[in-house]
Amino acid sequence: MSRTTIDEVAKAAGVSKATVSRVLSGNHKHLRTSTRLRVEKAIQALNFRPSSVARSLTSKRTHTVGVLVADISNPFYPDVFHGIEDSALKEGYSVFLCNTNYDLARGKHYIQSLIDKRVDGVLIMTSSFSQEWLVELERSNVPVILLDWEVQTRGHNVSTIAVDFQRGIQAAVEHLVQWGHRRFAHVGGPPHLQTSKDRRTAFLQAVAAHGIDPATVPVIDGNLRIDGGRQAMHELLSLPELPTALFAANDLTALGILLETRAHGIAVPEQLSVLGLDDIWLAAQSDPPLTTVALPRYEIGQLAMRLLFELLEKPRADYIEVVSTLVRTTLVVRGSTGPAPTGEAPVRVG
Amino acid sequence: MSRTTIDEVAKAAGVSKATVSRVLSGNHKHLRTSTRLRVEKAIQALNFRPSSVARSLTSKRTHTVGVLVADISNPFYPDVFHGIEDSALKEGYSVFLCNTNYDLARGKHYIQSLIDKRVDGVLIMTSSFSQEWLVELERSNVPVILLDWEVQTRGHNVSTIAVDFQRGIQAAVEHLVQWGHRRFAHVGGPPHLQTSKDRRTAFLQAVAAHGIDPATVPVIDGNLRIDGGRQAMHELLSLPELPTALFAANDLTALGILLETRAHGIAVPEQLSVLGLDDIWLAAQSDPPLTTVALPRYEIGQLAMRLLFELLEKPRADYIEVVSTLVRTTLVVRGSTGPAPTGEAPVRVG
DNA sequence: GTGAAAGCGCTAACAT
DNA sequence: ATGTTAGCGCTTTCAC
Repeated sequence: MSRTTIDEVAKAAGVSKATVSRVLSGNHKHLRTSTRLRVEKAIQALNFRPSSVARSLTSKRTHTVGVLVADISNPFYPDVFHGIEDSALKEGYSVFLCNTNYDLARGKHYIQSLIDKRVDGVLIMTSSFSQEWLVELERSNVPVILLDWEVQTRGHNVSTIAVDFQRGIQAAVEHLVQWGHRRFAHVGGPPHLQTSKDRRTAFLQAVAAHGIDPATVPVIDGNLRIDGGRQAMHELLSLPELPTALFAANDLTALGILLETRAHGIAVPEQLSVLGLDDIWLAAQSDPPLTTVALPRYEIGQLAMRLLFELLEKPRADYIEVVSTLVRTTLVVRGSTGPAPTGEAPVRVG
Repeated sequence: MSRTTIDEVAKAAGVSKATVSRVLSGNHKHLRTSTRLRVEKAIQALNFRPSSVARSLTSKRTHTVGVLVADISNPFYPDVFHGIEDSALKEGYSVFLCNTNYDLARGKHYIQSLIDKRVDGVLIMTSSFSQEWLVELERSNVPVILLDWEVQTRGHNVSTIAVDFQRGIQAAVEHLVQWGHRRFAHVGGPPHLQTSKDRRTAFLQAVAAHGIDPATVPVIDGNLRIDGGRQAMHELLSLPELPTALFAANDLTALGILLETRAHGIAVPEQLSVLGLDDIWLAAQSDPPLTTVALPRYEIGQLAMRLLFELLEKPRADYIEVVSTLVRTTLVVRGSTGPAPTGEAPVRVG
């Protein structure tokens, strides 16, 4: 039982398949209404749906894109994906989701597979990737949008979305300084990730702008997960002097910190202000709710897809078109930040 | 600059495209090694990759499946997706991810699109769906695996994966009873969802098995989200008598309950035992860590994909093959459950 | 062992 | 306003 084809419809409607094709593609200009209706009725009757596969073979468009993410379980990505998907849906596109699981070889494999499938474009949103991927895509002439927080990008002519961490982090530091904080610390992500460096640098610069020597600011490495935050807070406790405000590289880290402060009887924000970054949904649900630098994830996804469409619209030239955008971050004030404790460093209980 | 085709390879290797096709599909049986090598070299040299689109047109297989989920932001789905993806990858399949956002029309649209794209199969994992979807898929002869916790299934001949909530929930209740609990309550999901009913029924039956009249067990409706849990706990507090153990329909609800107990100074598990269901990663990270009935999400995904492949292997007949499986749930004991408080009902503070 | 030719289900000139 | 004819890039008989 094979699917009904355009030929059968043509036969049923007593026209040629060219005519059927015309009504399919809405080429109503030169079509007698009566025949159009007749064809449409036949289509209905036979429950005919044109094969995208056959269409793609001639049109050279699959209306399909591939999205590579590091790990969809990471709360960052689902929101990005929603943005991508909603933009894609509007243009009638479908999206292949590919988890690299932080595995470059797996990513390479997916890239190949996507190229073979003749996707119209690829979105790379993995936190790290290999140049090889870009090379493959480039020589297959597949447009790419890259979520740019890796240093490798430079030197390659790919379209990118970059995140302006500075803006939001500056606002956050200002907020803390206004509360009287002068002793800060930072819990970063894995130090080899560019995004970790970006966030740390933005923070230290912002702090420096308020006359605080960045060299005096303790920086502890986390892993962008809750347990990393706990661990970091633990280490922080052995410092001779506790800071009054803590900036974590992401919300999960901040949440871990929160958990650990509670275990040690440190009151947030009375004794310690804690600041996250991301604004995942969980941030609003913690106790206390987390003050954080919001990263517009949905918008990032949406934008990435839009940029891709921009690329797709332009007549595919032999040279690579490049488009780029910067995405803003903003401060969301909740309950985990407050006035700096007066007098002594926070008391340690427990 | 169009992609290189099988013809060019044939020309370069000085053979016919039939021969190239043979080496592509590993038809080495009747091929002289020397020619095979020659062709392979040409393939390398031209960086030739056969078009999946063209292949699909003849082979009638796209090596592609569609997965419909309600909302990939729901922590339940990413794990399922990983399972699906890993199984799919092993067989060289790619997967379209489609969020219905709990919108039946959107789901319908995706189904149509997937059919048009000639996917080899569809996995439906939305918490609710419409019969229409199944009808469309059936008449297009597209195999479906359904994550079955909706009543609509019955009467339709679809392959399903069902979840055996009973087993895990029974174990959980037993665990609580052994700790002396006799006064239970349940915070369910939206009452119209079959899965909500299943969980509630399983719980009440398990409780009844220990000689407790289910009619005396308070049941409050939640929404499977944290805020629903908070709200439910709030309502619970106005009851004349507080239970000593609470079973929530899922972990997020339980986490919300935990948050609210803290706000009201109720100690968990000393005054109240709280039990969740799902075992999302967050469950291990809460304070206290959540005791929960684990739902093997990764395995569900893996299994779903495997079942689909089973269907795909069978010669596509005119009648619909049906395969089905039951997935087990298990109890994971952590810190949110403990001995029932002795004497009076828990004291309310704050 | 390898080639020629037909066909998969469409679209897009080019005719009429 | 509609039909005819080539492809699109492969796979697959069927010959030789």
